[in-house]
Amino acid sequence: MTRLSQYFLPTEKQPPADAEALSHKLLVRAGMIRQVGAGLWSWLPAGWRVHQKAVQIVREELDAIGAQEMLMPVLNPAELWQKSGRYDAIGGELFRLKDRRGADMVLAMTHEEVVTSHVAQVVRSYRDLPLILYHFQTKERDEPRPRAGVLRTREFIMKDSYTFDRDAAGLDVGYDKHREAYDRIFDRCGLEWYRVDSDVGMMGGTGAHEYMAPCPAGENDVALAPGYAANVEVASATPQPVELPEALDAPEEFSTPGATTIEAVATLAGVPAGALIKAYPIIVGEDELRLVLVRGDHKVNDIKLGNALGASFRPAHEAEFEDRIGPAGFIGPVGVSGVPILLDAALDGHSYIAGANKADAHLRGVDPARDFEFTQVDVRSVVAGDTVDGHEIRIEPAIEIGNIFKLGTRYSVPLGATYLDEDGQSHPIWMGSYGIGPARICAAAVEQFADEKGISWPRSLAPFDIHLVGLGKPGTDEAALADKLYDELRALGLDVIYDDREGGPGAKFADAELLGCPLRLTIGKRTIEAGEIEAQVRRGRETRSVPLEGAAEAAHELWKTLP
RNA sequence: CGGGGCGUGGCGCAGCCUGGUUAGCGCGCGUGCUUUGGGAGCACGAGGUCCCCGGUUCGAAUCCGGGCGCCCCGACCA
Repeated sequence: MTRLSQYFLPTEKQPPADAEALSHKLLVRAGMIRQVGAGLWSWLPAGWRVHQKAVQIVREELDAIGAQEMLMPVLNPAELWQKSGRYDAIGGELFRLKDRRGADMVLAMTHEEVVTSHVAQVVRSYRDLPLILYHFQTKERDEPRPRAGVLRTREFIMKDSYTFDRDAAGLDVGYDKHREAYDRIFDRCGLEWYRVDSDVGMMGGTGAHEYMAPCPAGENDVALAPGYAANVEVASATPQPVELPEALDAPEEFSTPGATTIEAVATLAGVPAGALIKAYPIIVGEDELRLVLVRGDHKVNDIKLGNALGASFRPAHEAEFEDRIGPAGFIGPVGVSGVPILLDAALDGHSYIAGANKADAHLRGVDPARDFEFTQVDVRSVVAGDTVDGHEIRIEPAIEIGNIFKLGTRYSVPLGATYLDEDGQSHPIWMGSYGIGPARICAAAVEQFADEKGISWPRSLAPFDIHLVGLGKPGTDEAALADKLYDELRALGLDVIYDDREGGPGAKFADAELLGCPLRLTIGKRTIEAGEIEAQVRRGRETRSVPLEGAAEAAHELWKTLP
């Protein structure tokens, strides 16, 4: 049933008052999604068609690398999650509940536990490997802050796949297969996308990439340069040079009353912020004090720092460092003993200004190589204008639409997924996990291609191939022609939404452009008079005409050429 | 979890500060007539627990207290 007179497509002229993101506004206005609660959305018929198109593309490309589709439940016994350790490791994001008998249950936010438990039971031998399993299943996550319509929700469908291999080399093969499949998937979806290096996070894997679709509503920042793409969480780049004062034979104290900020000291000393050393005291683990140093114009990147430390940390309170280092606002590395120092690699000069570890004083002429002991690290956040291989990077917001992750034996060991090798030796299975959010693909497509009139779907995702607008009243020649064309287009295998409603042309054109199907055909009086049909290509809104004779075939051919 | 904002027919809003006829406006919806290639016109009409509970008051959408819901910024994001 794809006659608009009967189709459940509640379009709106005005976006919901509380919508901010473009995809949120347009998907609601176009009648594709409706909100049920915070982070909870229904997909209406047209929206669900788009979602299903994305799902099918993902399915085809995973099947093509030999992955096997299955289905695992959302409701899980807590025991599985206790075994993997995540029941305690994850905070409020995991929905926990009890069944009628009082047994602890969880709503799965992903399916490593379940799939690994199956593999643990079934796989005995190296002959059973490698193996790729996947499903499309609802994920439940009690997000602290759902936002932007369908971009970040508490319940959503995810494609998650899992590779099982005998060793790290095997994992690399399964990982590369996914990388290639993902590249094809996002190309087929018609999106602009990047594959970026990403943080392995608390899951502690051995490698990860994210697939990012750049757009203003994105929650992540991506650093991009020719041949380089990385999440800013992990990006590294060559810093912009900074002009340093002349080197001195030894650090020299000078008075800086009340100057506790980088800006104040830089102004006072008449040097750029980059000529200062910013000192950031942290507590690693329980109570181990360390001092992290970055250039004055740089910021410490907590994720990079966490990775460099290989441990969790927190900023130190003043009471924890003032005795061992100095008063807040005036701390620096010179003369500090018993506190390990981490020096960011961007501090490669020989004459910086640093705190003197006493109130109202700083030192100039500080040379890290000469004046204190340190371990060199890369823990700063890159900024636009830094370079990679001589190319300036830019930083763009992007939506994460997929990720691929080398898990290693993080789940196979606690859940007992092992195999016997040729010599009868038991080994843990090496795993990878790979996610894609079809809803985010839909939202990203809206964000990237919408114009002032509405959505412009890529052909591969559009809810319908052709939007047929009938302007004639029932009983007219135009109406009969539109009916006939509708049948002919469908006979060619095209998905057609047919606007057979009563009503003016303006409203119909507006709805067609809002809904965003790639090709619009209009049948009215003019059509018969002119002997040709108006065809509007949604992307760019360029109008063409198709001869009435053989119109369905001609429209089909035109459609095939569209983005 | 911190900060800010909002809650009034399906959608978007006004009214609230300064309590008082029947709670208004635009869009949408129904019926009829006219209109039909860019969100039509006229007429008539339907549709509301003013988020909930309690309080103040002769009288509460409006004032007070509590609660709930939703949005935005930040923190968080296996």
